[in-house]
Amino acid sequence: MLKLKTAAIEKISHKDYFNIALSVDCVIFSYQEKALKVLLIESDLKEFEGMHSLLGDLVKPGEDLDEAPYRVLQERTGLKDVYLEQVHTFGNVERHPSGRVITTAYFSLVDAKHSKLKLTHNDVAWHNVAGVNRLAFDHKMILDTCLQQLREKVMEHPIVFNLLPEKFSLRELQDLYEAILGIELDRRNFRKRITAKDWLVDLNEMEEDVPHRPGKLYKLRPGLKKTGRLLSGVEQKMAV
Amino acid sequence: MLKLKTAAIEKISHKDYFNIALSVDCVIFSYQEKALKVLLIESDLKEFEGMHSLLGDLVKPGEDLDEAPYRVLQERTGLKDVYLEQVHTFGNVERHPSGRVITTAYFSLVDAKHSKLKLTHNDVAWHNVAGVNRLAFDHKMILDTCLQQLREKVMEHPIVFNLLPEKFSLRELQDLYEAILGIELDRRNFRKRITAKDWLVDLNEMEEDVPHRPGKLYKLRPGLKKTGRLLSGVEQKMAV
DNA sequence: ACAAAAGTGTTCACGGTACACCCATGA
DNA sequence: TCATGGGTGTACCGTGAACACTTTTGT
Repeated sequence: MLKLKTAAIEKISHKDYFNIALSVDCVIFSYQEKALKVLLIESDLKEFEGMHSLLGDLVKPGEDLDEAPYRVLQERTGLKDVYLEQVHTFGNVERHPSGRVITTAYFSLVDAKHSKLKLTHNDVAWHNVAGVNRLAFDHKMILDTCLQQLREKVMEHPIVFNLLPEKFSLRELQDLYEAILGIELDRRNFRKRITAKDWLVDLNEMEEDVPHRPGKLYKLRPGLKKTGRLLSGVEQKMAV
Repeated sequence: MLKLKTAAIEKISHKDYFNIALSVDCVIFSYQEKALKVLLIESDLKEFEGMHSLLGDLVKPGEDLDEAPYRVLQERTGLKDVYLEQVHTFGNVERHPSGRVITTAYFSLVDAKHSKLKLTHNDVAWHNVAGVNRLAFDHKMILDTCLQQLREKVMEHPIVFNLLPEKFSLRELQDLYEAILGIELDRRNFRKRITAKDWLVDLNEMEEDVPHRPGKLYKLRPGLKKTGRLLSGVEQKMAV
């Protein structure tokens, strides 16, 4: 027969066993000036002076892992109810010069222009994703991983609407897809694919103040917006 | 101008800030008796007496996160160079009764019959995945998440061959796919799809000792076997 | 001869791609 | 009237799904 430990006993034996810090890093995407942007902060570590890094923080003792990126988002941008998705956990021993820090990466999609986004520090700024070459820590790899995941997901799941205002034209939507995927799309085929998905509602309104023929405006069909608390694990994959 | 901290200073200020334990849990799949199996151990926690759990361990201070599941596999099964894939990190505050433990889940594919697998404890055993109802901790959710990821990946990437002996017939391969996906497949369509992928090499050998017409034997085309160290992040997604 | 599984081709529906013209608006 | 982008349809191709009969071997 096995000797069973109680959780309390195990807790004692584990205490001080090791001390690994756990953080979350957020790849916060937005869409501005026809380009995909990512929110970066100037690194405050001497080792990475002059470089930028993702927004992140240590996970607090009483905080669910999946809550931490919401807190980071709220603290840094003032935004609640953003779209967030866990991507990967990076845990090489030498990834952080301060010591052993393992980080779980999330990406987030926000509408930087039309939500009441408030950047809390002036060393936080938007950067073109395509122009980011080097980041502090392993953050370039994290960015690449998140971008890749975004690209894989974007045609099958209605998530990019988190990057747009409530009303948008098909042209704006197509420009956004092209910015994310980094390729050009055929307009007719794009419209067929999108309308076939039944994601959109025709608002019977037109663009205004455009220097050409105005396009029709659409919004995301109610009930498709995925925001608020993260689903974990299999639920996340099951959803739509 | 910003005041820059050195990493050494940051290390001090973070020390004792919190104490979260980090573990890995392995969903070790195998294929036996025409069924997908998972390796489970009897829980040694009183809270989960009589229940099973996944094989896992705490990540060691000097150990890369992605190394930990290899160590667990080796310690528990004697196997090296197994196929491993990081899936998701689970970090709800209350998921572990011993305290704050965040766990990164991996799945692994092993050939239980034909490799020199040595189970190190007799309370470790194979279970039919389809028959697993309840596990200790949140391990059922972890199992479900990993199974889902396996199912999504299996048609696009040549990974299931890690579950088979080197030589196999198309019928065995199809049975394996059916066990993983939980559905029946049309034989002609299956063969067309598989052969179209150029994953297989015809060995010009036949099955032996079968009580019916023997089928041809195949092996995985050299160079496609993905094993050994994990690629991280974007590299993992880029590969094939 | 029979049982059991191996092996093989065609048809159809669907989704993706390539491609060109007319229309509405503002300047 | 011109420039700019809005809006639309058709033909082709490749992939996946449905579907049945003949062949080979062991008993």
